[in-house]
Parts: sequence; C-alpha cells; structure tokens
Amino acid sequence: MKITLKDVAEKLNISVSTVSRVVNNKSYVKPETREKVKKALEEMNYSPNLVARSLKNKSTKTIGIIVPDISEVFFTYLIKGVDDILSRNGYTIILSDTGENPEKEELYLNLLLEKQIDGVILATVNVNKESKALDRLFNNNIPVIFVDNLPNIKRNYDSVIIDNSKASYMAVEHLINLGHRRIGIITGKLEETTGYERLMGYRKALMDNGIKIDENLIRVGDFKEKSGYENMRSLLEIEDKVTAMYVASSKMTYGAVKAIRDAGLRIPEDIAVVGFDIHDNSGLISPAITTILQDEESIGKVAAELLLKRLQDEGEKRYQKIVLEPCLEIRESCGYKNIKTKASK
Amino acid sequence: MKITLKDVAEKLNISVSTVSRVVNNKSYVKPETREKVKKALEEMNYSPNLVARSLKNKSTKTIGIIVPDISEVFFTYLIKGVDDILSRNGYTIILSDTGENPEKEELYLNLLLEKQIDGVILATVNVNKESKALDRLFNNNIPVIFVDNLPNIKRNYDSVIIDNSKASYMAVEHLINLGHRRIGIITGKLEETTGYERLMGYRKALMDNGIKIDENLIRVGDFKEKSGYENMRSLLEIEDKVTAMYVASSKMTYGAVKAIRDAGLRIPEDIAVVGFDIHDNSGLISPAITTILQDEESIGKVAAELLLKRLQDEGEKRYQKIVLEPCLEIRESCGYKNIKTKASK
DNA sequence: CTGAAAGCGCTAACAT
DNA sequence: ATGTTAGCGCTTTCAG
Repeated sequence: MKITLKDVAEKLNISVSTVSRVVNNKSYVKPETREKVKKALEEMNYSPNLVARSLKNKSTKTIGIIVPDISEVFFTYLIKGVDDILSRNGYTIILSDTGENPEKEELYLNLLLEKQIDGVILATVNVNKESKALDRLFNNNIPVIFVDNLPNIKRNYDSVIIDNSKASYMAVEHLINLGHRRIGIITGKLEETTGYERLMGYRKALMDNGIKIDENLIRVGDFKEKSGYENMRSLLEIEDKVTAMYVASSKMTYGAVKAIRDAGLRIPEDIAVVGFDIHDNSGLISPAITTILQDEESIGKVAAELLLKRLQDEGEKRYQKIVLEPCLEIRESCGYKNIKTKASK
Repeated sequence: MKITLKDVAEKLNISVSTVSRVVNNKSYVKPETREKVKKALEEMNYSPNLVARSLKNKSTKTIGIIVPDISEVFFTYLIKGVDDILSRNGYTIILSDTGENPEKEELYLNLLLEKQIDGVILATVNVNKESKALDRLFNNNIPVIFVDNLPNIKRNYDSVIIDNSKASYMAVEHLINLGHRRIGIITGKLEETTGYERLMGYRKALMDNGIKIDENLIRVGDFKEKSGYENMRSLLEIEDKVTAMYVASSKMTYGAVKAIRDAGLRIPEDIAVVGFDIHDNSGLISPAITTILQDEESIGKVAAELLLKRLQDEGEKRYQKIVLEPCLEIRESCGYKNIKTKASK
C-alpha cells in the first residue's frame, strides 16, 4: 500500500534512521549508501507521512485562516495574499468560513487548535464577548494575527489593519475640496472598530475644516446593502438635503446608489458619492464610483509575514499593530469640480 | 503545557485507555468513573491532539481543494459550497491556489498526499499532460473529484460540471428567438473542455435552427478580458456585422462590452450580448448583462457530497460524471424584442 | 468494566 | 557512518 521508511529500510537491509537521514538530508551518510537509498526511495515511490512527522516535530506547518464570508471580495483577496506568502514558505492553509456566526468562529478556533495548527489569521466577528477558544490559543502560545476587525479584549495582540479613520478623512476631505458642505455618512456598526473608526474620521475631517457636524446626517448601517439603501432613503427625506455622501462599505454603497437613483437623482450632478472597497472587476459600473480602497492582498501578505516572524523567533514578545495606508481612488461619482456650494471655501 | 490523555490519566490514577474511552464515548465505562473523568477533562482543559489521532486512525478528516485562482468569483462560490457541506460533516479543508500554474498544481497535489488528506476536489489547469501526482493519488485510493475543467487522461474519474454545450445552446437559441441570424461567439481555449464544449453548443444551436455557420464569426480567446476586447474588435471589422454576440466567460464579456462601446455602438440596440458567469454583485452594471449562470455553490456542494460518498462506502466503484444544468438569466443586454432581422423566423 | 501493550510513521539522542 | 531505542499522543485489541 503506502510505502514507509520502514519498507525501504527493510528492502535495503539497513535501518530506518539511515533512510530518514537521507530523506531529510541530515548528518552524514556514506555517499554510496545515500545513492542507494535515494534510488530505492525513487523506485518505491516513497512519500513521507507528514502527520507522523508533525506528531514528532510538534509543528504541522499549517496555519488556519478564519473569515466571516469567503465570498466577499475583501476576504478572497486577503486570503490570496496570505496564501502567497505562506505557501512559498512551506506552509499550508486551512480555511474556515464562519458565515458571520460567532459560535462557529469559536468552534473553528477550537478545531484548529486540536488540529495543532502553528498559527492563525483571524478576521473575527466576535468583537465583544471574551472567547474561551482564543484564550486557549494564547495559553498554548499559538500566534494569532487579527485582521480587518479588532476585538475588545483585555490582552494585547498582533494585528494588521488599515487606518480606518484616515480613510474616512481622505474621503470626506475630497468632498470638501470639491466644495461640499452638506456631507452625509453611512457607517457600519459602531461596536466594530471598522464602523466606529470610520465615523471618527468623518467627524474629524469636518471639524478640521470648520464645518459644523449635523448629527442628522450621520447614519449607522450594518455593512449590508439593504441598510445602505434604507439609510440613504431616509437621508433623502431631510429638507436641507445632502449634496454629497460618504458610504463606508461596498454593499452599503451599492444600496445607497440605488436609493439615489430610485429617487430620480443623478450622480454626481445631484449628489456626489464616495464609496468604500469598491472593486469593480467588470469596469462597467457607470458612473465609476470614487472609493476608498484598501489593498487587501497586502494586508494578507503583511499579516502572513508577521505570523512567520512570530513562528520563527520566540524572542520578540511585543505585540504589534500594523496599520497600513488606505487610498482614495478618484473615479467619476464626484464629478470633477461641482461648484454647487453656496459658501466659498 | 498541553494536556494529554496521559496527564489526566495520571492525575486520576487510571489508565489512558479508560480516559480515551470517555473522550470518544466508546465501549462501557462505569458511570461514576466516566463522570470523574469528564470532570477532570473539563478542569484540565483537555483538548485532543488530532494529529496523533490521525496517525493512528489513518484519516485526517481533511480534504484538499485546489483552484487556479481563488479571487475568481466562480471559485470562491465553489469553495463556499464545498466548505458548507464538508464542515458540517466534520471535515476541514486545505485550500491551495495554483495561480494557473500546472507545476504548482502538481506540487500541491503531492503535498496534499503527504499531508494524508482524505480526498481532494480539483479544478485543474493541467488538462493535457499526464500527472504523476494524480497517479499517486489514484494509486493510494484517495478520491479525487474534478470540477469546472476536465482533464484528458486515460483513466476514469469522478467529476461534477455543468452542461457547457447546453449552456451555449440556450444562449444562442435565445438570440435566435429574438430574431438574430448573424451571431458571433468568443469562446475559450479549445484544449479546455469548457472552451470546446461551449463552442459545440453554439454550432449545434445554429444548425438546429437552420442557420449556416460562418466560421468568420467564431473567435477563440483565453478567458481573459483582453482577449474578449480584441476578439470583439476584430469581429467589429467584418463587413457583414454581427447583430448579436455570445461570449463564453465573464472577463471576456467585459472586454467585449468595452470594445462595443469603444466602437460607439450601443447594447442592445446595435448589438445584443449574452455573457457567461456574470455575477454583478453591485447590481449597478447597465445595461444589466443577460448571461448564462452556473450555480457554483451547488457545484461545490454536489462535489463535496460525491466526495463524502466515496469516503464512506468503499463499495461503489463506478466513476460518476454529474452534469448540472446551467441557466439563462435574461437581463437587459439583448433588449426585449429587437426585430432587426431581415428574414422572419 | 478497566488496564497493559502494541503500534501508527517518523525523528533524534545515544551508542557503536 | 550507521544502528538501537525511545517516544510524540492516540486507539484498540486482548487479558483479566
């Protein structure tokens, strides 16, 4: 059936350790026996059993990656980045999709621990509850790198994210520079750092530019399209209408755009829009939506590199929070210079 | 450090086998010792080492899934389907992205074998060469389920795909029913079953409807956007222009649409378009592109189920080719009834 | 009902 | 330079 070291050792009438040595290129083996063994290995089509090796070595060369929904582009690119770095370093990745269910997340975390993964990259949805599974990982010295969303837990941890506050700042400042003063925002759940930080950046941009914040123009959605649509609709009912919108997630942006169209308004003529994470792989959306972009693949790569570092030197104990820069990609949804403001800047 | 069966056995002054029995709920254990053990397990925070278990059991409860590019929506939905079924059956998935590189595919196949995965789901890019790694899997009785693309190999194998020929047939027939006679096609590489079959369906639809096939209207791309654009451009130069296009992949469709627009033509007024695999998650592409859709998540689920079947009953040895139905989703890119044909149907 | 013991396939002292 | 041995953590006969 499956060839083991023992099989080839017996065939050659030598010990398994010698065979093991040539398989692993370790210590000295007499050149001629080495050749002999190599040949046998080849002929017998030997293939090492990595689970046995892992048991012995206490390292599976496997890391787990947990995401809320693999079909969201954000996560697929993230995974792509992680996979790129990790696979070229001899690691294999176990993927788990929690479907945004915190209990499933807990379950998978435990499963990964039992599978003896060497580390995990986690885009958590469990931001508030303390997690027993997570504690276990920490107690077992399994490095965990958080991405996208940061949990509210007592201990320190490694993470790589983008500067969400700055992202909003850039978006809003762009609108201000175009002359807008009545700028609305639809942000995500405030319990999540992404939702909260993005709102903070909006506030700061307005304040820094001496624009009074109208709490009426601030809406909190749940990152889903429907909430984008509905919040936009309700914003459109305000007397003193917004002239520009900043929507802090891709799906909410799609919803908001539809609400605007359904109301018979034009983008950017009537309302300018800056979205978030809008990857239009078709290139066919028109007008193309100006958007904040995070380089998901880089986030994945940086997270993977940080993980590798943790896996290598036990030394460095200081947790790191790596913050990458967002970028504003100007497309068409804000027009070029719409001077539709009363006040001059 | 990490608690093992031995640790709790020693603490309780009983044997590991007893502890193992209660962990696995196997054979009889006196109720009171069972309770005692359970309590200790809990207190000591025991968590089984699945690697050790796998070594003993000869099953890792892990399957590998190999795709050419995880960032293509087709594959992300496929993975989602696979993950859904497999995870609820206690399996874990190892994901590998080959970046459309056949050598990497070979590498990963070997790696998966060494990791002792129980089975693999494979969207191959290695359609023509015989694969040593694949042979090894077969020789070791590791079930492999092919999806998306089928390889040209001698042995039989399990697969789940859609009826690509029928997909084209539906697309082209739809165009014919709308009155079109000059219908062009951009298909994918003919070495791949997807490209080849899709062309066959096109031919058949025309023939069945008594339309002479003009080889001039048949273009072969490589599934990428650029080839869609360029092939469309060249088709536009033909004197007796097409009135409708069928483009057999999403990216090529995007390219073709852009070529049509760049030529100053309108969709659907000047040219009707049927695309393939167009998932517009934004819902903002206008005109919305009528498209052939495959239910990727179902493909994943069916593949996972077939795999589970193979993993369970050793019995059934007949390989299966499961062919799912494609569907035509009529959106806006063909108009409603454009009677721009000279001949009547 | 429970324990002892063997062994899954491999690695790594230690000994020769 | 090579072999012997123990053991990673677990399951599972086989005895008792």
